[in-house]
Amino acid sequence: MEPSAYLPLREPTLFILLSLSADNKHGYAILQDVEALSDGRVELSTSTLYEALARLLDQGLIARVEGPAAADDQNPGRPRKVYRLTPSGRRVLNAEVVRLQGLVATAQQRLRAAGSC
Amino acid sequence: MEPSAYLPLREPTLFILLSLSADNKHGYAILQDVEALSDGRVELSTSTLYEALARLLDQGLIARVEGPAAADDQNPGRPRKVYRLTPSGRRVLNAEVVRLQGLVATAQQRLRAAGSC
DNA sequence: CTTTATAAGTCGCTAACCGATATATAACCA
DNA sequence: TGGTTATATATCGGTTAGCGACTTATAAAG
Repeated sequence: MEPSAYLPLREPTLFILLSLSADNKHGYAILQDVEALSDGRVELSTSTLYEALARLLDQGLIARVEGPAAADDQNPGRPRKVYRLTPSGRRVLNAEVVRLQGLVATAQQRLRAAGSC
Repeated sequence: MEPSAYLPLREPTLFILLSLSADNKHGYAILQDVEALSDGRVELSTSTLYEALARLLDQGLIARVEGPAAADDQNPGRPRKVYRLTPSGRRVLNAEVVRLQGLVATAQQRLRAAGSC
């Protein structure tokens, strides 16, 4: 599995993986976490979210966590589906962060060069 | 003009603006510069390049530099079209780099949090 | 018993990218 | 002379990911 084949990630996808990197979550929780994580800047539409989850599952970057979400499944709404980041998913996420770091470094060099003459 | 309305930029678009931030260039020169700038990682297809240039022109983020490219227009190929970054384009580029910096910072925090427990 | 919050899913559209292909021009060289 | 290569711009068809709008389902609150 070559992480670079999955890059670059678009912003919503990056935030979804990043959200799952801390704890396993169900879709709606990801939605809220991403909004908080991005300081309110990124508000995923539910279509973006659920389509991305299906795609990431298909790619093996995330996986379903089976089982009836503890015993306390007395929450409103449809039954939750909990996801986790797979090792592949974590590698892709790390690779993307490394890519972004390089990008920022390159950009800053260029912008400095442009400003200094 | 609200720079954030143009964000996030996709990777090819970011590199095109970044390439023009240093010097004015024609399309083909951008193509080669982006490849060098990205250490060979990003090879724009000509369709991506010229469609992006048309779009960026339309958005006012770049502009044509008129005039027959100095007197020495004895280069092969069709006549060159030289572009420059507009002030708006530079603001958008700067905003994008700031966005990316924030993204990297957020991601590193999250990844540290995930690793430490 | 209607509204609100939670939760998942679907549809049609669009923007941006990409591979393939076309066209034009000058230089090189056999 | 005429074929190849490098330079240079342009267009077409297809794909992907995101997004707005909408739908369905469930429990609690009022």
